[in-house]
Amino acid sequence: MRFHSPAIQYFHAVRRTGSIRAAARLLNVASSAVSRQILKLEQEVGSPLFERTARGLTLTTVGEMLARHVMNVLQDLDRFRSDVASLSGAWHGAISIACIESLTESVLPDLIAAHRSRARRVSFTTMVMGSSDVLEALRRGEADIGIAIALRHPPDLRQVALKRFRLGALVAREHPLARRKTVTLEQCLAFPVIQALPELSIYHLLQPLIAQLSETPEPAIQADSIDLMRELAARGVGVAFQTQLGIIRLSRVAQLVFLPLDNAGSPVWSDLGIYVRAERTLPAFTDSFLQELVRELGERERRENAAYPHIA
Amino acid sequence: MRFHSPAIQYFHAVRRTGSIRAAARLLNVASSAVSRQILKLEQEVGSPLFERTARGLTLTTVGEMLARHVMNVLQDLDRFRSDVASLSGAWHGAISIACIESLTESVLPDLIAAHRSRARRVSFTTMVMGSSDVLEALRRGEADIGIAIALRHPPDLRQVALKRFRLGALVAREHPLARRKTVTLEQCLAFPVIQALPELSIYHLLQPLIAQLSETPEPAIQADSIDLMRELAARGVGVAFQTQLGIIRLSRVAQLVFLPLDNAGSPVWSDLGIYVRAERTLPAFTDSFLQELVRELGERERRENAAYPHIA
DNA sequence: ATAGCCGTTGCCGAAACGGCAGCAACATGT
DNA sequence: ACATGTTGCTGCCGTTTCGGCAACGGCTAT
Repeated sequence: MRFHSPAIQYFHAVRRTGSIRAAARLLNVASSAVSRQILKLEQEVGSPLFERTARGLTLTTVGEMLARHVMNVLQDLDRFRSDVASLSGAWHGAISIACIESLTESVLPDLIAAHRSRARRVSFTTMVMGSSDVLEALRRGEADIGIAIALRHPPDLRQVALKRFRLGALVAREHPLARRKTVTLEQCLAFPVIQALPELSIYHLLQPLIAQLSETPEPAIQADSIDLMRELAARGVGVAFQTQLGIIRLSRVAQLVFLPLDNAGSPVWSDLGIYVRAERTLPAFTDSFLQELVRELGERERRENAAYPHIA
Repeated sequence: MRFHSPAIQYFHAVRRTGSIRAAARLLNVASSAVSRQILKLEQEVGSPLFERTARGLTLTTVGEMLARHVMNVLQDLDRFRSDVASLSGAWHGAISIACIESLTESVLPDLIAAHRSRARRVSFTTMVMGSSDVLEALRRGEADIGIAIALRHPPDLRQVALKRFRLGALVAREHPLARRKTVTLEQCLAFPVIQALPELSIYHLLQPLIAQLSETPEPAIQADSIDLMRELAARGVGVAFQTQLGIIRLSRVAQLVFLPLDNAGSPVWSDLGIYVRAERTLPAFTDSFLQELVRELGERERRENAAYPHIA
């Protein structure tokens, strides 16, 4: 099925690789063919699409506009293909998910496993990264579905759902704070804390609260891995701060206790957003999984927030 | 700018004209060229796209899927073109509007005139039709913006806004009812009425109410034109029923009085929806007009509903 | 300076495209 | 029943476009 002129596909490959020769290798054609198609495109648009630097090509403003159009075309072509395929009973495809680390512990593996058991012909690709990178991966078309801390999202992304989870402290069973129901930030800072580095969005959630305090804490440990922080907390090294997501299940297995943060009588929320490219219609099998994701995350939001009493 | 393979454009022309030779005439090419491209497409998709009848071609299920994709591609290409053009300062384009007759009296001419005075390079095409035809014109890509009585809209259309206006009776100044503030349906039926034919959506709004009455009225006149009904009412022929839209201005000029309908103590609403193809990003100049349309209609909703007291 | 990678450009064979004329199938009008 | 017009389809052939090969100039890093 090669409906569209080679120029479209070549342009897309060049944009992704940032190089004509690399794109040619990717496409299994001669680099001259790619070069000519790009030149022809630029002539038809009437404006250069790339800036030729010494090392590779960079999109111009017009080039980015065309990139948007080309991505819309190719993604919609994918959808059309899957629509036709599903008509003859073949329900298969590939779903690519970009998400932050908090999801990898329980939400995503549970969901993917459940979905795979029903639809075995749907394959998954998951990419773990920071929140802003998640949005960027979506814009570049490298992921179909993105899950990230809800930042102010650009207009070319659509926020499918917004779920809020408690931010809390994670301590070992033997920790002096472990018997409390909730904790304030001040109470935590009396003990050694495992602080998140700015690469993690938890840092940006807690920083404004910490800034309000009179004294700045001396962090015992700074880390950039949710998983590592969790393991450190389990070993009693200090107090870690995390989203409540999936902690309940973990608390039973590991020696961990989750304590919702109490910020002047109200909880501290960590908003999780589910994102999708706005200018795109998802294939049926992708949309199906997306619905399950939204449902599951909503279910966890309800359940996990009910598990702890309101602070106020 | 002919990025896309001729097959796409030829297919689009054939779909619109329903004939290969007609499409060929439209495209200024030989019919054999068109026929071959369609055959090639069908071979690549692996399934026939059209059903060949004695007189022309009709889309198959797969054909309709491809038609959707092709429309997405071509409409997005338009958007890209206008984006590039606006980059070099040229803010121009064409907007096609499908709407029901109620809008032609004041809303649409006012808005178009105002918009043209600001952006002279934007041209308009308006098509007046029934509500369900408005939605159909949007789906077929024959209109950019649709305004219709808010029916249950198909998922491939997006309801940008929903505004409600009073349904009421329209009578001449000398009519016995003219001095009332509101009227019930029964009160109207004591006089000759100008009834809407099923082609008009007013029919479908009033029919369930009329059906509840004990006696069925004998219509003096049945018509399928809003304008004609209005003119008849002005001449004292009978009572017409219309949406309140734009009547206020008209009442001053013509010899007309608008009386909101009172249905067991509550108003009778006529919901007006503004629609757009869901799988489409509008060009900037189209979106700009759309925003003005939504704003203006919201303004009228507020103003005209405030002009008459609540019945309840 | 040398080597390596970059994008571009002639040259040429191959593939795709479009126009012309003619075909059979069907609908319409006399 | 017959003639006529229209439909989509198909060989044939000239034109256009595309892609592969090799070479060129520009640039960077060693």
